[in-house]
Amino acid sequence: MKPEKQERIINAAMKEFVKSGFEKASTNEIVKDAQISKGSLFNYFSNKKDLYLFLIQNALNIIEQIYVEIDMNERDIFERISQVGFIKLNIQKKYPLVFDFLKSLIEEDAKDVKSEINQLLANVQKDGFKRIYENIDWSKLREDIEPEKAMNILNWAMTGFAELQIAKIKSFEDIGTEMFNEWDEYKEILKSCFYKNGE
Amino acid sequence: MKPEKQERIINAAMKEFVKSGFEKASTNEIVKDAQISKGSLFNYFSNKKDLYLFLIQNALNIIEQIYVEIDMNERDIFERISQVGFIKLNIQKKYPLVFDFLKSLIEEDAKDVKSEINQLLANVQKDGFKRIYENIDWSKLREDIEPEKAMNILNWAMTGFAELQIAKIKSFEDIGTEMFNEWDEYKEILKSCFYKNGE
DNA sequence: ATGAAATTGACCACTTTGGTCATCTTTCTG
DNA sequence: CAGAAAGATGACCAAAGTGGTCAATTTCAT
Repeated sequence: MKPEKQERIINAAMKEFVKSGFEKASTNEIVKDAQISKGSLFNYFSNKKDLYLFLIQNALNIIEQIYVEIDMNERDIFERISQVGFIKLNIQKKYPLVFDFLKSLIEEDAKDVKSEINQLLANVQKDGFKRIYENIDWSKLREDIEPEKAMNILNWAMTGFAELQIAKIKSFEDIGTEMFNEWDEYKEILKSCFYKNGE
Repeated sequence: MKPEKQERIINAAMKEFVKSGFEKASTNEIVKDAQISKGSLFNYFSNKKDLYLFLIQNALNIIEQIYVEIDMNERDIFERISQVGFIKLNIQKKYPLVFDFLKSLIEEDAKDVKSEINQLLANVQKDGFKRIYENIDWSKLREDIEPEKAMNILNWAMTGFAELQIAKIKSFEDIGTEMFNEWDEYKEILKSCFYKNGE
């Protein structure tokens, strides 16, 4: 199968599953959106559940990729965060809905797939945070701030910023440099907040 | 109609509309969840669209309530934020899904209701932020930080914190005081970051 | 030109849909 | 207490949509 076609199917299917959940997701909608025929879809996947489980596995693989791409030698937390943001952005370009799809799994409770989801998600690290922030040099941090709280605030800021950007553009073609510049400004503010004076 | 029953219907309907969107939302599910009969529902509302539009109006009224409850004389931004958080929490106790419901309207694109949504949302203030932060005393802020950026960071932190709490408890009965204490700690950190030294 | 592989969409039995309405229950009035 | 008015019910309906099949067609390497 052409990878471009596979991508179309994956994105169309994720879109529908995110929108409607497993049970209400319509295979008719998926094939329409992916521009393939019903028969084709059921050639590749023996049934809806099969497709769903494939998507989960696929999404997990994609996420795993984040961790291998992180440069664990970069010990500065702000640089690390920027790195992760950049990696995520690239993923979103190809699969705009992976993160939403994974999030939707948690709330999914269709009995047909509930147990399989739990099984697949059981292996995934509980706190992705912890892995992303491995080997960070916390000594630069002001001593009156708990690292965990700082981490949370930074995460919330990054997530909030990213959401704002996504809402703003809605098309990933023109990410441009302004976005990175703006993030840099936030970075500077937060650095001046959390780092000891002068670092 | 008993207000308690109305509340049940509103919450059941919002739940279903949030979960499934306008078109796929099932009136059967709504009546089941609200514990009323199909006939009753269609006595109160002439059809699904009617119910949906009522819910929107209702949600907008609820949100509007936030603004009248804010004490605009409180000029300290951290106190203001805590106030808003508290008001929102109380709203969520009664209508756990209003905010999700309103958020879902933006993405809704069923042709049956699209134009009405836009019409109803047109009147709502573009940036709720701006209104919530009216009359804030920005002079306490460190001068090297743009107030707008500070506002954003604070908002992201508050939202992130709130989400974390909601995920943690999933039941509003036991909000307890620990939550407020924990938020206070974040508040102190952020204060020490954004306010001039010693304020 | 040929055979194999890939693709199609009409078709199926079945479920669910939004909405109705004759009937039953509760409440109110005198 | 009778009787009327108002409220609540759920079986019922035509229509639409469901996941999945498969005989027929198209595509393509040889």
